[in-house]
Amino acid sequence: MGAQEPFVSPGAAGRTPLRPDDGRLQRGRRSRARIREAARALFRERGFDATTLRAIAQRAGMGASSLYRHIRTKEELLVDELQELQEQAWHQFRRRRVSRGGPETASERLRRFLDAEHQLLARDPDLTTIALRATTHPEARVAGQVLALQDRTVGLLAEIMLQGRSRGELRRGVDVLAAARTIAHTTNGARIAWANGQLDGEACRRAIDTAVDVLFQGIGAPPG
Amino acid sequence: MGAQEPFVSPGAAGRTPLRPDDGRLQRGRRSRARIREAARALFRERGFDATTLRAIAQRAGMGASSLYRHIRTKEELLVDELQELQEQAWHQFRRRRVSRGGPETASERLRRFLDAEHQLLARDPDLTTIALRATTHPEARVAGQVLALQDRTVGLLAEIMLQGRSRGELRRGVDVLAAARTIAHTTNGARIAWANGQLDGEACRRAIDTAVDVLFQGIGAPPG
DNA sequence: CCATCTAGGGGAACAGCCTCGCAAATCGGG
DNA sequence: CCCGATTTGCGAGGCTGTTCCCCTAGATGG
Repeated sequence: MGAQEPFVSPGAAGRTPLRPDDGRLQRGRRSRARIREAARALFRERGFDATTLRAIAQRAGMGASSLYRHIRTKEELLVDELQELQEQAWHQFRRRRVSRGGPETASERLRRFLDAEHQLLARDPDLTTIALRATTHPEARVAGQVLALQDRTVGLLAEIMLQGRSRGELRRGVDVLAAARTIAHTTNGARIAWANGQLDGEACRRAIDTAVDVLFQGIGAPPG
Repeated sequence: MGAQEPFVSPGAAGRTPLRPDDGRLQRGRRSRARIREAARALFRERGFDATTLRAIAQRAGMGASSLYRHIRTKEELLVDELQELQEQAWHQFRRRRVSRGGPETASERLRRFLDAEHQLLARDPDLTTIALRATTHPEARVAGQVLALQDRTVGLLAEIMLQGRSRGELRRGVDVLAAARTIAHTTNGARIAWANGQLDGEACRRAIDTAVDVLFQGIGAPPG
């Protein structure tokens, strides 16, 4: 994991920079910041699809083609934001550890994380929408980035469940990874329905909740 | 349901045709057939994204802009194909009713349907990929078409489970709709992973299988 | 202070999907 | 067999994300 170019200057989108970015290349860094800022604002104002690269470039004070010194793809701009939000969700989740009373059950922790995630992602449908769209362009570079993000979410969910399993809250021998994936996929699905206006924000949250419920209880009749 | 313009001539992409297509407009029908055929062949040869509208038009023997008398969107062409395949899967599933021995359990029927679906969809990643991509364009008309298709799948899954529930194979009071949605979303997710090369076809099938297993058994420890 | 090197900016242009307005083909009815 | 209406086809063109290649500013090393 984590082998995703830590700080090796995103500039010159294609070639490997000969020198590492040791802090002397300030102009580029400022440009990158302006681009991100402009993109973020415009996405929020008009939405992703209605925002043209030329508009972003203009607000960032440069020509459209110059953007490509700093980004690889339009989608990358939004995925970066998504990534930040995800980290925020994780951070927020880990910080609020034992808020009150006794230790949480795995199911409670799961819910708490999913709620945090929902709250952040429900700000803008584009965040889900465009990310998923990226995964439908398998040859594109962003696809990998988004999938890595999802994998990380799956990992966290699995971790939560593993803890629960070792405490005997979960059925023995349960395939936690499969369960984690199921949860992740279901949240994606619910959010797509939400983005398409089939669900409002609250209904989406509830759908996710219900899905976790169903998954915990199982749908099969008890063996007895 | 079913209010999706049954046969009202898809022509003139914008306006409602004054007369229904009563079988007298043969030229258009032939053109439509040629377009579909050309598109299908080219998608199979080069893949969806590598197939240009101009190429389709050329093979269909017309100019690119003329396509738009018959289709609304490039994606629509592929979604049409997907729709046919889905109907095929449903048909095939219903036909092979009681193949052998005693009555199938709900879980067996579920698996049988999912296998049939997988076999058809595993022919071409584009079928899943592009359909899902369409749902990330909420303002586009195809999005609705794809979502309707998914809803129908969910309906079928729910129906299967309802039967099982009334026979006591399922836990009482289970939310079959939520369970059906979970299954549908999970299959989508697995196929995306497959399309991105994270899973091969067989692993994808197994992932779906496992997910159904986990959902049936539940991950929570039995109350006892 | 100079030669050099490169990150970063810019304009032009490309291919993609799709829209527009107009001309031709085709239709049903008289 | 001809007329008015409707469908179908076409070329031009718009807007998009993205690439290409050239040019400059400013840092680097001597």
